[in-house]
Amino acid sequence: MVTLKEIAQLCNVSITTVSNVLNDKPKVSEETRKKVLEVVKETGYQPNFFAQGMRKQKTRMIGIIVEDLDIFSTSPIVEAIMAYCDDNNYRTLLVNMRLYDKWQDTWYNNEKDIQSVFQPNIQELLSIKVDGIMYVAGHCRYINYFKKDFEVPVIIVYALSTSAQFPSVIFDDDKGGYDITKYLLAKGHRKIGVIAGTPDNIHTQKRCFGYQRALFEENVLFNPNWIKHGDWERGSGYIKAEKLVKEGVTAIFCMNDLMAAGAYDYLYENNITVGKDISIVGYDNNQISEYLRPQLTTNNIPMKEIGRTAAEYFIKLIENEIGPNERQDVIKLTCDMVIRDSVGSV
Amino acid sequence: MVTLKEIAQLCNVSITTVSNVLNDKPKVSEETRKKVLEVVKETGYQPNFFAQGMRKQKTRMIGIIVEDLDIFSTSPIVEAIMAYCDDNNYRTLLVNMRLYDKWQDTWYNNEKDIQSVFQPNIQELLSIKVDGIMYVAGHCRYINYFKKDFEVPVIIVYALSTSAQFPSVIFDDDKGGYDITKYLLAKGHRKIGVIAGTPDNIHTQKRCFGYQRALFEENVLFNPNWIKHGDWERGSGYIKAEKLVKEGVTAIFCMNDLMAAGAYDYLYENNITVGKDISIVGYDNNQISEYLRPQLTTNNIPMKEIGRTAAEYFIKLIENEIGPNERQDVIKLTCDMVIRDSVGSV
DNA sequence: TAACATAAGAAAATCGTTTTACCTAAGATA
DNA sequence: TATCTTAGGTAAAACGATTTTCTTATGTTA
Repeated sequence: MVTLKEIAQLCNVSITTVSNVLNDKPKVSEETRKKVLEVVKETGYQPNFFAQGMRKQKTRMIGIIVEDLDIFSTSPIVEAIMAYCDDNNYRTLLVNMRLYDKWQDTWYNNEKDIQSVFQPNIQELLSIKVDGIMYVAGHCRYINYFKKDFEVPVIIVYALSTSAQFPSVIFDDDKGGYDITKYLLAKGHRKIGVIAGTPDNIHTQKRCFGYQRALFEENVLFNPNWIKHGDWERGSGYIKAEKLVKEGVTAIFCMNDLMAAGAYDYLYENNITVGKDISIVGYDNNQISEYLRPQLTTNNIPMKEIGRTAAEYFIKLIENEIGPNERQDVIKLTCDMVIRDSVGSV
Repeated sequence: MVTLKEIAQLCNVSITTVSNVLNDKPKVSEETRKKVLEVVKETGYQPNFFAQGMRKQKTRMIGIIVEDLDIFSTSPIVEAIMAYCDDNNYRTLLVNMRLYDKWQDTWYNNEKDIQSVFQPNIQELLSIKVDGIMYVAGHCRYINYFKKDFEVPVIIVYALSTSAQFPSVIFDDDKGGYDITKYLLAKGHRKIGVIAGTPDNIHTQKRCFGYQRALFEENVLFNPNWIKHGDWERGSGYIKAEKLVKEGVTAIFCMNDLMAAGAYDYLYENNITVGKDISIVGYDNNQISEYLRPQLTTNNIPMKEIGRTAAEYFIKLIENEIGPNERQDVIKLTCDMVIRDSVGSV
């Protein structure tokens, strides 16, 4: 690996001069500049990453912390962030906390355990002196553990920073629930059941709110018995679908595609045809939604866009290109419906 | 951030001594060692990453190069690699070459373009002085571009290094094709069609070989008309299934689950019941295989295990813990079948 | 002409580690 | 007693860049 020193020798100039050329400093004659650049190109010089990092404050590295890469939403977001950073000449350092404990098939719950996972991971990033940290939240539950005072900028992606301490990029759950319900109402449905997520979950709550808002707007009475809470997994979709069918609903709004698949399972077993006898809508636009039969009408969460938007805003933040009046604490993206074949008219 | 110097001052010893303590060097009295460690703990000292990197040859960083994270097989492998590295106190630096060009919806084909993507990405990793490079190949096509002389160890994951220049971790395609065919034969099928992958693909070829080997073993005549080549996508499964049905086969071995889903599409449209009128087997154990109806019998590629095995072997390699007779150029993992509901007996 | 300003560049300090070479006192050996 | 070891430690060099300070020749102004 060729160093500044060697280039300086080849050009008969000092190390300082070479450095000045490479950093576009003024005190160099045109002639010298040309010669140095030529030698630099010839030798294929690459600045030593560590030496540079030691001197400069900026490393052009962005740390990405994720709770678990196996969460459905995490990978596409991370990919989009990485792609944008790459295009803008930033390196990324991905730290996977793996909060999902495979051996116990459960998420970390114990407060102390969680802290013990958070601390070292964050410390590590800071010791590498990243220029900023992007926290991709999957589970809202953990976000509150992320509240240290950092000497670098921080952004929360996919979930709202409850303390409003950090800027966030999220999507509009309320509109999602509203759109789906309006759509079903427009198709003539009046008895619309919901297979919701876990009750304390913020997504669940906001989507429920959108659901009720739509009903209210159309003067359709809200029946609390038609909301059943699942656990986001396929199995709970099966169980809750059975209950809702017995309630006599004509359409079911499932708060993710996995539970919608569970609902399909129940309906198939009982010879109830989706899209004809009953209508189903999902949420997420998970890959599987295209493989269910009939293909599932759902609400697309624009993961890639969320990642890209977050990265774009964040890099501006790091580079101080955001004026005080452009500053946004929450950037909210909208989800649009993907109409497929699982909804019929009544 | 606290430095060695400050700790030295607090302890009334030299910087050297502190460094010696931290690096388990011998020339320190037990008393001094104790005092230093105490202060280190108190202050929460973390060695400066850059200063350390500059001095040591090893950075405890492993570079992972992937062709495209969007390839189905790539993410789980990368995750497993990262997890293992993490557990062994190595950091990973993921470089996504993004060879899949979204705007043109096509892969890079032009030789020059590919080179222009490979070069800078690899150069970057080397400038950070990673301790080694793991190349996670998705597309066998690109592997040949990866043949530079590196000053660090290299391993190829998921595909065979054709030049045999680097060690590889792969899985047994031949056995996969063989097992599936044997299974179908055991179920009484004699007319077994194949929806293969692209003809020049190494996976296609090896699986075909396994298929023929099984037929031969059971004295079943091989009919070349029953092998149709698809392009690994859903649509081609649809098209080829039609042809095979017209050939009168009773079972179809699809070389990935996506094409199997395409076959399902055709069969469903034509009221042919999968698992009864015709049997289908896939390959990959893609998530979607559990959501097709009936659930797809397929062959599981152990992505996580591939990643883990590769990382384990590679770290040993880096740390020179592999004796000359333990050295393996190819580590081949086996795939096992996942029996679900898409195969019936004749 | 003397004092000063400026352009172009060089020397040296610096970042925080690790490593090499050197030092000193105490005990061992010839 | 003179020399050699050794344990325990220190000072200084090195890694490769950036940054600050210093130098010199030339041109400008009073």
